[in-house]
This record gives sequence, C-alpha cells and structure tokens, in this order.
Amino acid sequence: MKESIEKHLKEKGLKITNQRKAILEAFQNPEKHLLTAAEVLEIVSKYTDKLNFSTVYRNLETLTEVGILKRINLDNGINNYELDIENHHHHHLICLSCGDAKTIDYCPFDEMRISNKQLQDFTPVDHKLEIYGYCKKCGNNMSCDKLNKKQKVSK
Amino acid sequence: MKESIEKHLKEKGLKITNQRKAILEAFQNPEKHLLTAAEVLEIVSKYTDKLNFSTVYRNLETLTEVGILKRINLDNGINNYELDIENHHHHHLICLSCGDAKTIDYCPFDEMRISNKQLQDFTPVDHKLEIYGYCKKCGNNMSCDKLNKKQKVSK
DNA sequence: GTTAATGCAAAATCTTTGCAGAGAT
DNA sequence: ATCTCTGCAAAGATTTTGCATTAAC
Repeated sequence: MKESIEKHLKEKGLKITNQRKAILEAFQNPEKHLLTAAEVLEIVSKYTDKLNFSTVYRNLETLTEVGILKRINLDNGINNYELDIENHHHHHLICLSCGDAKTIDYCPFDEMRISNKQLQDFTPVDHKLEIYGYCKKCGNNMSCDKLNKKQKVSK
Repeated sequence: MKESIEKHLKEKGLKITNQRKAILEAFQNPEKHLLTAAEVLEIVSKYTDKLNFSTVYRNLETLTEVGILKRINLDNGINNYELDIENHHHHHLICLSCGDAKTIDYCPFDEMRISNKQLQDFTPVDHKLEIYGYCKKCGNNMSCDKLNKKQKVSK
C-alpha cells in the first residue's frame, strides 16, 4: 500500500487492517481501475480469505468519505469505485459490450461553463461525463452486454 | 395524452390503458420532468386509484423500450425517467440540495469528439453529462440532501 | 486498554417475475 | 375472441444496519 494512502488513513483515525489493505490492492490494476463491490470481493478472494460483503461495502463507503476512493454510478445502476488519491480529473469511455471503462483525460467543462448562460445561476460542485459505446476490441458486437443487466433495452 | 404518443403506442402494438395514460400524464409537468418510479406512483396516486408498483416499473420499462421515455441513472443510483419523444438532446443540472433537475441545452460532445484522440478508437452510442451542484434557490445550503441517500458523503 | 473494524445475520431498498384475472382492441 | 396489461405476492439483487467478537493502536 502506498504510503500516501497509509498516511491518509492514519490522519483520519482509520486503522490499517488486512481487509482494508486487500481492498485497496484490488484497485492497483491499471487495466481495470473501476470496480464494483462484487468485483472487489471477487478479486480479494483470490488472494486472501473471503471478506464479508458488509466489510467491503463499509470500506468502500469509508474510503470514499475520506477521499481515497471516488464513487461512480454507471448506467446499470451499480456503484463503481476507483482510486481518487493523487489522481487527475478524468471521465470515462464505457464499452457496452465488454463493460470495460477507459479513462479519457479531456474535459469540456471549463469551456462549457464560460459559454453557457444556464450555468450562471448554478453553483457546480461536481460533474460527470460518460461516453457509452463500443471499444476497439468489441467493435459493434452487441453480445454479452454486461451493462445491460438493469439498463435493458430489449428483453 | 398527445396523439404522437398514442400513435407510437399503437404502432408498437401497445394498448392504451388508464394506467399507462396516468403514468404519461405524470411526466407532463415541465417543472419536474425527471421522475423516479416512486415519484410516478406518488403523483399518479393523487389523481387516480393507486397503481401497483409492478405496473409502474413495467410501464417505465416498456415505454423506454419504445422510445417514449428515456432512462437516466443519477448519482444516487435510482433510475429516473423523462419524456424522450420529440425531445431535443440535452443534459442536466442537478441540485444536491432540493434534488431538482434542470435541463441544459448545450452539449460539448461534438466538439470534444473532433479534438480528442482517445475517442477515435471508440464507437460512441450515447453519452451523458450531469452537473451536480446547487441551484439558485438553494445556494450553498447543504441541508435536506435528497440525493445523498445512497451517495452519502457523510453519515 | 481503548477504539475502531469485522463477521454474521437480518433487514431495507429498489426492481423483477410468475400467474390468474381483467381490460383493450 | 384474442392478446396484452394489471394486481398481487413472492423473489431477486444490491446495499445497509445492529450486535457481539476480534484486531489495531
């Protein structure tokens, strides 16, 4: 575990438990940086004793509160999390076929804010931009739509 | 009910029932065009006999499938719906205090698509931009955060 | 030793589904 | 008459919570 994270935890009076370390390890994979609670549990279980669901949920919540993780709610309605510490602002390209999420660095928000009148009566705190479509690998393949569990377009 | 909607339903072989009409009526309020299943049920129940939850859910699903409604999943993880028929493309400004969602017409996507390399390997199908903050009425008031039910920042 | 975290089980929340009866065309 | 829709009840999925025990500091 990075010392910056460890420091962060200690500052907030949070203890460094094996479960917490295991959960944070799960987010170290740059190929899959967006994880659901179920995915965290699955990954962790490969290496350690299986954690309890409530431990995972409580930690995702706690780590989000202290700013180590960031919660991202995708269109399927399931909460996803990613490491937020020392991370630059970004958005996501989400593949409707394989469910993979890539980051996209570009953010149109600042420019938009200047040119848009409707935004002048509003105090923005956060924003999110998600682009749904098909990644290079999946092309236009509509099968195995991981994201369509709740977002059903057709039965 | 607008004839365009009625026509749409008939074309798809869907029947025009009182429940369906009541649900669609609920979306006629321009002050609150984004509704959850629970909100639809509540609004409808003021004017008609209470509908069953499954009727509401099934209709929101069906009406989304045929393109009369559009599903929007906000950060609290609850599905919201809005009328989509004859509606121009737009995004949302969502107030973290009162939960109100206003539409914003401006869309940065086309411009972004041209200038961004990462988007060239991706086939976009849909995108969403949501801006969370405080509306004019609520200012910086953090109380009664309707949206924070699941999105909890603090207990 | 004190305080926070875990595991378990139970519940809460939102949503979906099977089936018999009712309603629309 | 046909085919869809509704209401009910039951179940599914994800997430939250209370409480006793365990682990970190």
